[in-house]
Amino acid sequence: MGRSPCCDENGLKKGPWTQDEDDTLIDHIQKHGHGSWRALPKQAGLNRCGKSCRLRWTNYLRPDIKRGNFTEEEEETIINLHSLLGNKRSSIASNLPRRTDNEIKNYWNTHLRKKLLQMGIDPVTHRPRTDHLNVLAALPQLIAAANFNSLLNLNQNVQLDATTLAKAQLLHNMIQVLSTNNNNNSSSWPLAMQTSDNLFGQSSYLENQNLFGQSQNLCHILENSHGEDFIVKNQTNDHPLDSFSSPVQMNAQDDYNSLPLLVPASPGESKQSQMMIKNKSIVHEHQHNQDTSNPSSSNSTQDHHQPWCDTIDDEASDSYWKDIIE
DNA sequence: AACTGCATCAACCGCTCCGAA
DNA sequence: TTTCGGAGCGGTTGATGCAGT
Repeated sequence: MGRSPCCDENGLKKGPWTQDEDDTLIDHIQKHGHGSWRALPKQAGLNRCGKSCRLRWTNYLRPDIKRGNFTEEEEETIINLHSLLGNKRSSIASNLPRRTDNEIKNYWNTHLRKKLLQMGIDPVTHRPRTDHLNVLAALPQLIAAANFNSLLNLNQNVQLDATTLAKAQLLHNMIQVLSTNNNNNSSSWPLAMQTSDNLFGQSSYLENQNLFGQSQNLCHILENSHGEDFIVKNQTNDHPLDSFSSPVQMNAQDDYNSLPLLVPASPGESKQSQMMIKNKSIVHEHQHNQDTSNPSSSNSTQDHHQPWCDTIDDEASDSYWKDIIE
């Protein structure tokens, strides 16, 4: 278009706003509304460009803005919406009442992005990072997939297409290879894998991803039942799969391929749980009181389906599978 | 106390979108 | 259909404060 920026005009002030300027802007908008932002500075007697006034008002001075720390619920909402919408911060903000897109943008860049990286999650794709360290960091998913494969053998009523079965078989084979290579030597695992928060965060984060799970066909969810058993459930109705004559239960400590427990991704709660890897075993010590302080956390567990399920079933994830295979 | 590095966030920049003429 | 201006959006910058040495 070639239109010059509105702030190029000479003599207009830039930089931090003074209290007087704030008062002038608030007073003017309360009396007259903002109308045309370009015309506003002249009308209000401000030596600013209209754009600067608009940003100051929408990001800071608006009376309905909520300031201060983000709650855990808001964090989860931002992450989940970001996985759906990408960097559409304004769309995300519209789902977070009284928060501005600028605030969300800053919070994402300074907190959430780092948080995801520490969890081994790519903040852009919301997938486990596929560099050489984080392929192994995705092991909980692979391990879970191996479980999935064995589950298939347990129940004849589950019908799956050939592609899904092939993916499950591939994961199963990978688990065997990885298990052999690691050969009971936990010290050879990457540091990230030995960090409880990493494993914990990733599994629970991916679980949260499933709030908006794309799959409507493969309907499994593994639920933590009293911290020790897993029950296969139907993701679409949140009840145990009707096709199962009885819920399939597995004890986490019986099988080194068992899934890590599903727990919320909040940092505070992560400290209440400890996950350790010992000689190919994933042992999760779970404090039974962890959810009593946060009712929503248990709900979130029930409402989502499994990351491995998502990974296996996601028809759009072919490039991700290629990454794994390569 | 002085310095340095890092984290945070308000504000700016440049681009795109959209509606009016 | 094209042009133009207003508004909004995402990315980036820079001032500030804090923690560590």
